[in-house]
Amino acid sequence: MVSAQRASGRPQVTSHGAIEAAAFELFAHRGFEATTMDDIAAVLGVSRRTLFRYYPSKNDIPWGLFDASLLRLREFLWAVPAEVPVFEAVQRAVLDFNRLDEGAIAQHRRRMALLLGTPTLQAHSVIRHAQWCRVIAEYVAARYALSPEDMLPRVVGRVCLALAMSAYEQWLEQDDGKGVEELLERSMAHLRHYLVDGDPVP
Amino acid sequence: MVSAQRASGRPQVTSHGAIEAAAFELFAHRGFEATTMDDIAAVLGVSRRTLFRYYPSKNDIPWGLFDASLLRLREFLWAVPAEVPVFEAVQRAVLDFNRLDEGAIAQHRRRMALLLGTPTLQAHSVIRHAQWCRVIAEYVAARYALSPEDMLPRVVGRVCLALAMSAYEQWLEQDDGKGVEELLERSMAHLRHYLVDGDPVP
DNA sequence: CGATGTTATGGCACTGCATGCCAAAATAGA
DNA sequence: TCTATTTTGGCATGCAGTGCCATAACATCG
Repeated sequence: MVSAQRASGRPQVTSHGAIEAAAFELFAHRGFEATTMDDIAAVLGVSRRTLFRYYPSKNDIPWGLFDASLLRLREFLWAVPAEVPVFEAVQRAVLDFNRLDEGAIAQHRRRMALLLGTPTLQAHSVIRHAQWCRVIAEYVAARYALSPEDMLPRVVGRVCLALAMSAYEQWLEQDDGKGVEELLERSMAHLRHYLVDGDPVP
Repeated sequence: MVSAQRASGRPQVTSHGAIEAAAFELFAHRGFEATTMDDIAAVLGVSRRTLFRYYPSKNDIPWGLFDASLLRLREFLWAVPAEVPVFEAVQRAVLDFNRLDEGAIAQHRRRMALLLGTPTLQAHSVIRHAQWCRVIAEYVAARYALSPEDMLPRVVGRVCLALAMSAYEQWLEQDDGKGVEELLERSMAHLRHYLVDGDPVP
């Protein structure tokens, strides 16, 4: 799909980037559900059929570069030195995964608001979340010499996801300048206090 | 929809129970995706249109009595005496929610296998899971004098869900007689050790 | 320059889920 | 029997997604 070197044959008439831009424009204007694939195709001057060759479904459009991010998460984890405790490694990786360039914040906020605020997209995100959890679980399993199908790695993956989702939720709802990273640490602190001290942290 | 006392008017030609039974039969035979609403309607001798009056979508059929279970969860939580620590209350409620009658185990296993093993249903379950989390979050919020929109209650709800899902996953994959409750406690133990001791429990 | 192979596109047909609308059927009660 | 009430069935429609195939637009080779 992404041709690094010039192949022969008919050149592509559009790109993932162009589609994403056009789609987000329409989503912001009419909402996700009310925007049809025909609408997006019309804006781009492309056939509906072609759109489905770039994105397997309408739900996949807002996710953009998620696959690449997953790869980065995996590489980050496996590059952590073995001296670092597992918990530390995972914590750092999750924070790194959600680190944002200053200029990318606004766009990322729009994207996440769409993903978290649209029922259809919430549902579809299960697949992506499962992939994300699996990356964590595989690393944890390796470090503890367990199988990725064992319970502990899966629990860790799912709990990390739970914390990350809670952090993003707060990030989208508040307007003060708290960053995702800070909120992530906050969510972890909440969980710790809940499990250990039995009393909430302020 | 569920008429307690005989109303006038045309009587209903089918029931949620009959639909569920027919649907599960077909799902088990051909799989969920390959079974169309037309198929189910044909088996019942009912029009497809009518099916959509009993269940808002095909995805909702496997969930059955979930709404009632949610009510039970809420009632259980709010009936816990205030002397019981929040953590204890939540733990007990989650365990109670997943307690099964001996005779219902086989059917529940089929149901959960379908829900957890079908991509479409996994996606759709986000809505139900969110409702479930919210019940927990509202209780935790009340006990701590917080808003259900605050971070701590939401984190607790989501983490409980993460543990419950992990327990069910294991429950479905293994064939020895471990019950869901035992697996739930196991998942919690894993999390505790991961967060506190830094080493996995055997 | 023209023939050839390669690749992406566009159009069409089709399945399936879901929804709105309305006439007709089946009941209870007057 | 007539009426009010409630459910049903059928029809039309919209939209996502998929398979199929002819065709357009390129690169390259002869």
